[in-house]
Amino acid sequence: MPQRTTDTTEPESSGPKSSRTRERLLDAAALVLARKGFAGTRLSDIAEEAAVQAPAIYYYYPSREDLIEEVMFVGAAAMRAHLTDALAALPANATPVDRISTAVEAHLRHELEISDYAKAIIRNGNQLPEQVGRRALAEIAGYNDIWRTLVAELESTGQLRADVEPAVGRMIVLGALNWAAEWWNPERGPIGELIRTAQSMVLHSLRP
Amino acid sequence: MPQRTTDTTEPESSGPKSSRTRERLLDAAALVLARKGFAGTRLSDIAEEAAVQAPAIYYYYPSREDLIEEVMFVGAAAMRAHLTDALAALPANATPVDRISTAVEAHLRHELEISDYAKAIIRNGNQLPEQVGRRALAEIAGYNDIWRTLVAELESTGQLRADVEPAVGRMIVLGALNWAAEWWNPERGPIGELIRTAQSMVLHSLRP
DNA sequence: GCCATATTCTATATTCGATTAAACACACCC
DNA sequence: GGGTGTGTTTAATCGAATATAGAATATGGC
Repeated sequence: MPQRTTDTTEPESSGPKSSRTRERLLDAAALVLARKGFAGTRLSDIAEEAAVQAPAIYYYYPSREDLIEEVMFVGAAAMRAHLTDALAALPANATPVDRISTAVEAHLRHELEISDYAKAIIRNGNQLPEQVGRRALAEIAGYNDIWRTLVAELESTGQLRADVEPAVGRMIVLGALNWAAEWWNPERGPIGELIRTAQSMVLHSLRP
Repeated sequence: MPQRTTDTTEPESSGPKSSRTRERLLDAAALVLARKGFAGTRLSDIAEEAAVQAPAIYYYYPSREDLIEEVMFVGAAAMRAHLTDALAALPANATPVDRISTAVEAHLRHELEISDYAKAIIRNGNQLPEQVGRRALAEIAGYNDIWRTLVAELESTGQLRADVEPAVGRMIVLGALNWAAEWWNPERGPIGELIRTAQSMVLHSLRP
């Protein structure tokens, strides 16, 4: 029987020596999900990617939906944690501009480095059956809250242009960043260049 | 037998009086495609949306994939045509800034007004079987070319900031606009406000 | 009102994919 | 060198979805 069914964000890699299969399956599911979308994700594809037979999946996850649900949740939680950590690492006197800049970098790095999970979330976030998306959407809402705060800080220090309604500005910025998962690939050049350009564009789009 | 199988962009509405069924099916397919994604699009859902039984679809389209392929192509072609028309309507002496501004409005309006087709394209563009996406992707490439030109015009008149690589800047802007399909809805306020904010942010993000 | 054609429906064949059942392998323990 | 538990496989089940066949119904011309 499965060792655990709905687990949290702990580092899956270091579990019981023998079976990192569970983690391989999760990664494989993220990959397939990113490529084919929720409805197009076949257990047989996941199994092939993870080098097992399809029914083996049921040893670790009670159903296809549970597996997908976990990919979405783990991916969203990791994204949120990554941003939280990046902001926490800033000195206490960092300016709102510094914080936004850091957030842009954190978002892009995470998105483009853990890109299967990020793509899975970005592509499927809004088109999942309620039950499958619930936990993930809650994480995403938390992620949005962080950004809401960042924009509010900018505004309260007079650094948000008057013609930018905070909620709209936030979504436009997040859209620009999310979409990078659709088009960016390493052959376009080092990620650092993209990050610098994005930071510059984001800040110029928001500041007076 | 079907009157036409793979048709072009002509106004479908004004064909033979009796059967606007073909167009209803196309619209229904766009709607379902936008909501559920390529793999999640069931003929039965399309049929229900168009108020026919599923097998009736085969009277108009030879297969599920042909129908979807046409939604994608028609949608992409319409988007491109809408942008082309909007730019052509500008006076000959319109500045590069005017032209970008117009393009932002055209993109958003089309996306949010004909939103089923646009959402279908935005959500499924990169995750279609090669054969299904081919014609649509060609249209989208053409669409991108227009934007490439717009950015180049901006650059050649010294209105593009030096730290913005044109290709990256273009994709970031398009991402911001595309993503609106995911979050914007009329209850957030009139579309005009969104457009003005987006125009302002886009131009500030690009100009010196 | 009647025919011919256009359109749509009611079955039905067939295929594909999730899930379950049951068997197999293999390690470790004694 | 048999027994137990953990992973994993192959074989069987079952429902859902595309597509086909052929019957049934509209519709327009006369």
